[in-house]
Amino acid sequence: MDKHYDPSDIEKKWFPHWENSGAFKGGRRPDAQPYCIVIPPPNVTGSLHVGHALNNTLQDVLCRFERLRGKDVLWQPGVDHAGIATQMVVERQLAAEGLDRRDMGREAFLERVWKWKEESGGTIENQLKRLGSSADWSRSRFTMDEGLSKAVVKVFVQYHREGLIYRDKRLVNWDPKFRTAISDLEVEQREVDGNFWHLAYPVDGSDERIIVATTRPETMLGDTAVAVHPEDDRYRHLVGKMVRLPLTDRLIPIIADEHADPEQGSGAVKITPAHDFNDFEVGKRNDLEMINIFDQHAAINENAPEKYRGMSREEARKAVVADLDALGVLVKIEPKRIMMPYGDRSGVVIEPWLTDQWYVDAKTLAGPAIEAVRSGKTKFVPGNWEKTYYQWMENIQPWCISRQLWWGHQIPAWYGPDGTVYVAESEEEAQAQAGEGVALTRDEDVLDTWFSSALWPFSTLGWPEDTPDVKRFYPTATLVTAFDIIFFWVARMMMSGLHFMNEVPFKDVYITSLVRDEKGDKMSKSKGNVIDPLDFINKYGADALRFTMASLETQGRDIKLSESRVEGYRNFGTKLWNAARFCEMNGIGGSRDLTPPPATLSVNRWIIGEIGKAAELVTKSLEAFRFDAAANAIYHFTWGTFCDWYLELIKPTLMGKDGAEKDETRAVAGWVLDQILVLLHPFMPFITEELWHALYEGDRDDLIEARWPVVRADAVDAEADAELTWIVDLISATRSARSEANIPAGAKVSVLVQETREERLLWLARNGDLILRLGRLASITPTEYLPNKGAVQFVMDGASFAIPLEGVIDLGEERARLDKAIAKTEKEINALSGRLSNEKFVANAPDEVVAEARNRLEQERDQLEKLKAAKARLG
RNA sequence: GGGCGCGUAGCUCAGGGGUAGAGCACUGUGUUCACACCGCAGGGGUCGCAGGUUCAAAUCCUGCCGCGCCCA
Repeated sequence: MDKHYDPSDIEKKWFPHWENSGAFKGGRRPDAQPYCIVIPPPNVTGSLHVGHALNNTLQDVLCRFERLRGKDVLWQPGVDHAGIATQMVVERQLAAEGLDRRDMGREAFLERVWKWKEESGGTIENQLKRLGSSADWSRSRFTMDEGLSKAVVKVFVQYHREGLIYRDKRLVNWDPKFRTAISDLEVEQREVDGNFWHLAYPVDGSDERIIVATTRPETMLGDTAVAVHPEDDRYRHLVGKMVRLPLTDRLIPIIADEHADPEQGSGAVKITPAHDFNDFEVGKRNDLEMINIFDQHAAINENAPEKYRGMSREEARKAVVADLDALGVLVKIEPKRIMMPYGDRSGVVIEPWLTDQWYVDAKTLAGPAIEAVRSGKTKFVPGNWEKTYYQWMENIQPWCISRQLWWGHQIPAWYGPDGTVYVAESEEEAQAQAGEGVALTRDEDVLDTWFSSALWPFSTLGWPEDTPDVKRFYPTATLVTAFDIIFFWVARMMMSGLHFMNEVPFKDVYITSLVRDEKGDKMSKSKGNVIDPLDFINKYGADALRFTMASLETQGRDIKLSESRVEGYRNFGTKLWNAARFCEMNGIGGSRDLTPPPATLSVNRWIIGEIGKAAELVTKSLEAFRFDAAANAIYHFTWGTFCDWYLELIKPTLMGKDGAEKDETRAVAGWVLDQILVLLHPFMPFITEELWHALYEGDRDDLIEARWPVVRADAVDAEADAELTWIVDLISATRSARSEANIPAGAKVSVLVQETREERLLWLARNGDLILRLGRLASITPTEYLPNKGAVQFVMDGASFAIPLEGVIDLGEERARLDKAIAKTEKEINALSGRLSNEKFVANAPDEVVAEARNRLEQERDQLEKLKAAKARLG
């Protein structure tokens, strides 16, 4: 083995090896229990960010864990076609060449997009591979694949047949930049500085004016009513009268509608049904005219007075406000923080716009999806996300699925000359429906990308074909995703999965934390605090990044990622590397057995129990999605137990003469190291695979396909455990005493111990060499009487110890040291005896708690006595 | 306004009725041969505040204060 641990060499070596060996392939263990995770498909335009790194680390940990446990694991990868984002990218490229998609035509444009996809679409997959993701890359799917497209068409047609997809004219969120409708979820509400413009509209045939306040004065050109609250006495006499709408020649009615809030502004409100969601409802209730004053660019159209036509929203606002002011209609401008809708991709203000679009009847589909979570068929982890899910599902709105784009699944609907719509899986079928000779035109629009993503857990497995994979891997086991797409994606997969497969798409939904920067700020390009996970991989290795992600992943708290953590876990890799190198130098190699080798030495029996405890902790933690606890358990065992104690404890044996004890120790050490490698493999796959082979003589199967440890906490040998605990405590106490007494590290000192208990004396005799070595001692000798002065003294486990250092020690310091220990012990005694003298405690507390307290009190009293005696000896 | 969550060591966070923990940082020290990306030893906390339940509260309950997120 190399003296230095270099992650990059190892990573380059093992990933292709695994991939070529077929280790990632699903379906290779036909007799085993299937375990399937579908990847949350990243955008084809995407590149790896820390959210992906976290999410995919966790998925890979689970997949590798279950693979090691013998399951037939399929991690299904792929990417989605990201309709708007991709079209943007390609249009930008075209613009740089002076081209416009509308000039080149749909077909040529789509060719261009596919070409872009072939060249640049693989970026994110390659980055996920750098992370070590053990997905079955040979099956990677794309939402625009032929098969997945077929699934989309089938779903659309069937939903339509069942009345769950319909075409409707209503207000949509219109993105004037991309000139497409978007769904509610793609709209961000942002609070911005705005105004309330107070306008005094003249009441027709009267001198009265009625004041309305609006945040969007330009929309007054489309007003078709003024509403007041039916109970509002101030306006009761005006209801039914008409207002002469300034700047236009129109007369609009004053109506009574509960939408008008008497507390808000003047209590009267202008109604623009074609440009506001609330007003739209008012308009429907009151049968108002709907005047659309904007075109698809959100510029004023021909329904407004000629003067304003062609103006943008912003220009129109200025002109309208100026004109109203000139007319004396504008009575007040009141600055106000207001909520404005923005497109999440375009960043422009969204316009509520009246158009024909396709909708999914989400309300109907939500019923079974809610029930599936209520009944526990699908569980959210952590469970509190279920509330979020219910809340949204119970208030779900129709889902607008049509987009005025070219890149995506074109809607399988054809229109006859009279506007009749024919929905069918192919043009031939549509023609058959329409009858021969009827000229058909296909709907130009495409579907929301999420419409195809909603089918991901079964479309990627081959549906609508009746494939063996669908049978075997659906429903999938676990979905790992972030909370921000519970609505976008999880809910919609639940709906379509239940509808088409009659079964939930996944049993557990693990909601990951959100990764923030080390100050706790959300990462964003504009803030410039984005951490590129590839930088960390390059600097510290993928294993270190993965381990960091896992160990920071706690349930219900955001992750603050800092470089020092990644560095620390790289150091952990180095530590393991060096420990393995030490093993190699001492003839310790990989084991051929799953079960522990026979062990007679206490230290070996002890470490077998310790790894058993660690294995149980890691296993249970992973089963409960406690990634932090699992990572910490293996970290602590490896560093704190195996390296710090076990390897030190076996050094004398390894350095000693050959024989049965040495053979046994080598076998146990090799076996334990193997267990570490397996337990750590899900978190640090590269270094563990490297060491797995480096330590083994001859060829062995890859670690990725090894078996998860079978030892558990019941491997603990109580006697060995007691003995080693004693040894460890004794060495620690010795080190403390000499450090506190400033005994130079290089000085070998002698220790006297006042000990009569047979078992301890036996332990001492048996482990003397170890204790001398690790405590830097010249000797340790049982004695009846401890020296009267000039010794550093300590008490441990009911025995008194002394390090005679005549003339060297500082008596004052030594007394202070013992006083400190005495004070600490007395404090314990007070607390314990206080509790035990409380009758209610003795009566009510569980027996073992009381017994424990009594036991401890006795020990503390014994300790106190010995400490006092030690102090007395100092004189 | 509705919902969710978080305040524990300097920092980042576990724990979740019965002895307050980890990593990093910090202080001291460095002994022979795995490792200074290291070893050994050590300091550091009225567990946000106030009530309540209990023999016992950091932990459960209520209220308050502070911070964050989601939805309207």
